[in-house]
Amino acid sequence: MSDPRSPGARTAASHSASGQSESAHSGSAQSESMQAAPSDAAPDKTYRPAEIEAKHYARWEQSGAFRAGRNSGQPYTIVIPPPNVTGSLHMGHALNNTLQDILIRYHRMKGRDTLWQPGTDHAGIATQMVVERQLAAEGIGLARGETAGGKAKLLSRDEFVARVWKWKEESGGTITRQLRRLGASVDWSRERFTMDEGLSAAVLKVFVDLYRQGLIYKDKRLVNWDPKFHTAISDLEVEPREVKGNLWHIKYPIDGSSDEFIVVATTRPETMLGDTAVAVHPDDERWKRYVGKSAILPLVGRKIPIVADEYSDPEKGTGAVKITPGHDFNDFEVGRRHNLEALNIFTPNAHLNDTVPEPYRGLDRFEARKRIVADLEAQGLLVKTEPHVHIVPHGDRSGVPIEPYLTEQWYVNARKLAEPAIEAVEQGRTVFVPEQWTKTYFHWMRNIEPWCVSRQLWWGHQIPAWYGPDRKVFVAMNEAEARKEAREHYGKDVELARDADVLDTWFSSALWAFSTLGWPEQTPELKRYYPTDVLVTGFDIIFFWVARMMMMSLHFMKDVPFRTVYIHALVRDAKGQKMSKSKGNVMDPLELIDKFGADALRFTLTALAVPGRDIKLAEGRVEGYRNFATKLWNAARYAQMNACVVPADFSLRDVELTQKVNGWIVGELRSAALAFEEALAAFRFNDAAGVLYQFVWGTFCDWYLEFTKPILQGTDAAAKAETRAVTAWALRESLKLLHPIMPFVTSELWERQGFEEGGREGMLMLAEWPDAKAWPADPAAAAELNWIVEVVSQIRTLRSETNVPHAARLAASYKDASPAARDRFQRYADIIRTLARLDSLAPADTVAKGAVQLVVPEATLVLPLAGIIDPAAERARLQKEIKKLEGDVAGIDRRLANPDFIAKADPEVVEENRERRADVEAARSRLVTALGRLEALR
RNA sequence: GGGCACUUAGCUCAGCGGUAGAGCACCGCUUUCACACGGCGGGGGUCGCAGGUUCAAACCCUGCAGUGCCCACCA
Repeated sequence: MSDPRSPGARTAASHSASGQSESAHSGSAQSESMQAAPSDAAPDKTYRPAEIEAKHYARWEQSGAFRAGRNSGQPYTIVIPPPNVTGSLHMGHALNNTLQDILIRYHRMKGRDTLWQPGTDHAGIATQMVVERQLAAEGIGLARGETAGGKAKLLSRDEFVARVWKWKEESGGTITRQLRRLGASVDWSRERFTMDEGLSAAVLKVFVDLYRQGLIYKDKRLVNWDPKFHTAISDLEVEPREVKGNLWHIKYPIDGSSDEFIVVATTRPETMLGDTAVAVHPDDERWKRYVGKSAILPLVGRKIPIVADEYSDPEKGTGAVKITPGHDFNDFEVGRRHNLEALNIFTPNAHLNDTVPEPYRGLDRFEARKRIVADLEAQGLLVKTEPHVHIVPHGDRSGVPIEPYLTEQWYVNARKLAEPAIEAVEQGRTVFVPEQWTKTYFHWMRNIEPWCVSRQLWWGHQIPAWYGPDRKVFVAMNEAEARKEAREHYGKDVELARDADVLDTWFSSALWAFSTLGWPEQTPELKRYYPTDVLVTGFDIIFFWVARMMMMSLHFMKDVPFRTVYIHALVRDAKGQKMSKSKGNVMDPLELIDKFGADALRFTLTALAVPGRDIKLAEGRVEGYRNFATKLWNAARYAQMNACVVPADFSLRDVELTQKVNGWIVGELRSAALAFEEALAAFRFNDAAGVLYQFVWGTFCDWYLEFTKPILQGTDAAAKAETRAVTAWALRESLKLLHPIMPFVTSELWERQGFEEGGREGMLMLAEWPDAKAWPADPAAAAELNWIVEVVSQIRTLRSETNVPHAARLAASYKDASPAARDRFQRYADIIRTLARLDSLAPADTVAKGAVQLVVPEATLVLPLAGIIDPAAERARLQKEIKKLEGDVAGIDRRLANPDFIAKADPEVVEENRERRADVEAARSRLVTALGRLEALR
């Protein structure tokens, strides 16, 4: 459910749960003592999101930082997929809005003038359905058509609409409150609603213009009729469902013969009352002889023709098919070809009407089915009943089988509007990401059918059409205009009756990209922010919304509504099942926010947002990313406890970093920042999150902060000062990079670290995005530190594998070291000793008895483990290691021995293999030496 | 019936032509002064199956099997 109004979106969080959590939340934020604690005291070890999130959101919003037009930068615009005004936040919203917020926050920090346009949708059927249900519980019905029956009180149209508005005012704020909880930095000052005054005006103008251009017209044909809501629905609102039914074989007596029958097979015997023909295939030998004759319709006695039509499939059923043009789309076409009458045998709620024989009148279509089958059987006309599984179209909202129903409705000529919309994507003016959706879009657009836009409902935009006494239609912006036209037409004033129907909800959302910017007025905002940059939405509404926005926008704005459409996946449960209330597997984003914090939920959804693949969400993942927030929190504590600050005059350009560890972390952060930006540019949100996770935890915390410990505890004042500055700097820049994904914790730490008071930076959300390309990369530092990481890791592995007690501090030495390695051992002695828990580290030429030799790149380490380790275990370790390297060498040798490889492979690849072979062989040979030494000591 | 995805470690998934990766789970060790929501180390995979292309395939092509989704006229 990527969008609120998607067909399967009725799985939302409950109102009460979120309501409770919000009050609990604001309460705790007020009472927390932490807020009052002096900022220089060591903060709590654990990050507690609930205590700070509300505070930050209020601050952001009050500061005006969300507003568009704050600066004169290049505009960057996203329109929110408007959620149902009375809905509440579900996981699809959480994903959808997190991704949009990341893009917006990132571009805002990059200096773009960002507009994230918020708003809500009136959600016609869905909302009317909810309110009708509420009313029904009070014994109140609506004074329209057949719904009236049996209700104590009936509301007029005006009363009902007023009631919906009242409900909208009461519960319309839920979803916007919840978007705040998530951290969405939308421009609330521009919030719109699809039924507010401006947008309603846009809807009217679009309808009138399209009508005048001949692109909206009225037509009488079969529609998908929803007998529960008594309204037409569009093809898209029809949901095929597999149903176990029967195939009934029925004998229709041949007219003029006492013992001949034509046998038809049907899944819907009740519609036979509306049959006006039987069709057989022209080549079907079984029935050919009856073509041109008539059958007597059982139970009715009507004479109906037997016609030849290729629609009839000899393979299916009996090969003879009953034709009911009034209640079947195919039969309608057959009827048209053979000039058959389309009999309407149903009332709007699918009860049999007065065109059928007396005994069946008033029966519901399912009762009628039973009754008719029974009557046929009694008359000996039922040949057999076969169980039959088939697909039956259902209303996606009502859940009842839809009825093909002959009515007059308003249609949009979608085929015409689709032409420029197809062309725009063909030309790449709008691009789908992932690209695979382009195909889906084309397929649908190229086979598009007329869009039925009228709905027999009360909640929505009433169609601006008025009828004169002779049913002549006047389409106009308002009643006065319609009267004027009518007067001109009739030459006098006449009574006009307004069309009672409203428009499909998606009609107004199709205009969203420009109507929210003020269209049809030529506002400065429309000029500045249209077309929008990106639309972020779920694949389930490509047809409902994306395609229709393309059509309407291109028609009225002569330009695409958005340059990129990023299509994200569905959020499923941990087992990959669609979340649904009936399955009870719905995860409530608000509950997860309460439990782990909005940042943790946001990071989780981002890290799982692989393009083109559904998200399987398990609570454990959220917990894991909550832990990540805590890790960051503690890294900041470390910086604070070690008095790390960025000096006012600190600049990477002017300062020569004397400590390689500092040069290294700058280079690592540089790579991470660049990789992050690259990932985001390609909408690879998962990669963007992964890069930062790996940097912060795997590089900055696991290694860099550990490297700083010996320096900060040492005596070299200059080294200490530089390291403090770089630590604070790296933390500061990391907070900027993380902010789009985790706005709350980064903002809190930003303040706690005093980056805000630094004066130059101000609020983190408005801080300048780092220009990582300008930071120095230091390949020499990278090579050195990578070597240190390798050496330390190897010592740790050896200690662990040979069960050296954790507390044991070893006096290590090194031999066979290259000049570079010797230099590094000396310069990094402190760091290696601290991280590998060594007592000392010195050069040595000899190896003491029982010492273990550890082969590292460019050197051999000697560790005095006599008496600590088991020689047999050590031998096994060496042998295992040697065997692995031998395997590696053999593999590379095989490749290098292949003349084709040398001749055809990229020379760089060949060289890489040669180098690797040399390295592996050197290591292997030193291991063999070490093993020999061990054997010699036995 | 047509189309689109997916199938890689116990689980969830990255990788999409040049030494098989992550997170979680699991197993050791570890409660030393950023963090036990932690630290250190480890085990674990013939990358669905069968062919083909290539010096080289988890990655490209073909076929098959399984799973999911979308579209399609309810005999």
